[in-house]
Amino acid sequence: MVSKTPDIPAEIEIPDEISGLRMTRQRQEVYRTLMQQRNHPTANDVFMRVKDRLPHISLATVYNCLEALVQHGIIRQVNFERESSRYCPNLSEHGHFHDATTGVIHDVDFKPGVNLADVLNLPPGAVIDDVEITLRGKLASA
Amino acid sequence: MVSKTPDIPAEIEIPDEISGLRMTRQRQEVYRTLMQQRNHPTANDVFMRVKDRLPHISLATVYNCLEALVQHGIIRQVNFERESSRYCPNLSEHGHFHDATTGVIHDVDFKPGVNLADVLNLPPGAVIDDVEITLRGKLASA
DNA sequence: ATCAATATCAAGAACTATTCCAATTATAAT
DNA sequence: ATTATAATTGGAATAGTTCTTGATATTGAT
Repeated sequence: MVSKTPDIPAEIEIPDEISGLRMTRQRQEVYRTLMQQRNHPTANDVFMRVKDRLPHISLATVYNCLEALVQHGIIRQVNFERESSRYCPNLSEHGHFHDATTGVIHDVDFKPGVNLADVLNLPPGAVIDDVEITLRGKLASA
Repeated sequence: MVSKTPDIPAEIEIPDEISGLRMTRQRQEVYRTLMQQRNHPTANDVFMRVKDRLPHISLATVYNCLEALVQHGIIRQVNFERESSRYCPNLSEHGHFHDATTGVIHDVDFKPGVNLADVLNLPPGAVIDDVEITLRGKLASA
């Protein structure tokens, strides 16, 4: 069985379990939202969207679900300055470009074969577990 | 005149004005603290340190001073995840390496001649105003 | 030097994003 | 079916930061 709710058409099929995390109805819907609306929503954005399908869900549950998904490496949490955290299902190592004029956040991939140590003077012996690259700027409309 | 308080020995001399910002006594002490203790303190860290010299200063004023200094490009505000903001007087374009074991934050400089566009697939027409690079990991004690 | 205009400071209240808590409900294991 | 475990809920609590207001200091013009 893939979905527990065949009555509601599920545009994206989500299995009962992902990397050891039980996919409850709430987690499914949170995850589905992220997969469908890939514009880096905040927890509150997700909350409002998920309510269409689960009117009784609470914001605390959305936070719980997002945390569980992040913890299990299913989604990523992205922070800009001290703004609300945003969430994205793009698991590939990537950075973010924040367009100051539109507010839109674009995923930015690394060029193939790039090594951080080639670019940065890392402290000797540094073992990098996680990289976070955020760019802020404008998109020349030319 | 460089300092208004010759009675208090000032290890670091701070001018009356920096890039158009009037350097009041409070701003001087906040700035001096950052120059002396370069371990990326939080607003509260700065508050506690500055109190030695200005016992009547308030946390709100420290926030105001930090904001004014950031706004005028005299110091930088650095954010890790959703933790308290940290502040540093290192104005050169640099990233941060967060040592997970000690909690120490190291400045990380770019290797000379590195261009972001060589490393990242930027959206076409992107003009970058600000870059933020945060690394998390461990320092191999070898 | 005096005065008005402006900027800064202080203290606490207010705000926002997030987390915690206790009670309920759902799921899984026996 | 019963019990144990985990998830959900709603509201209260928290932390960091910002806002507000009145007081204080500084500047520039006279």
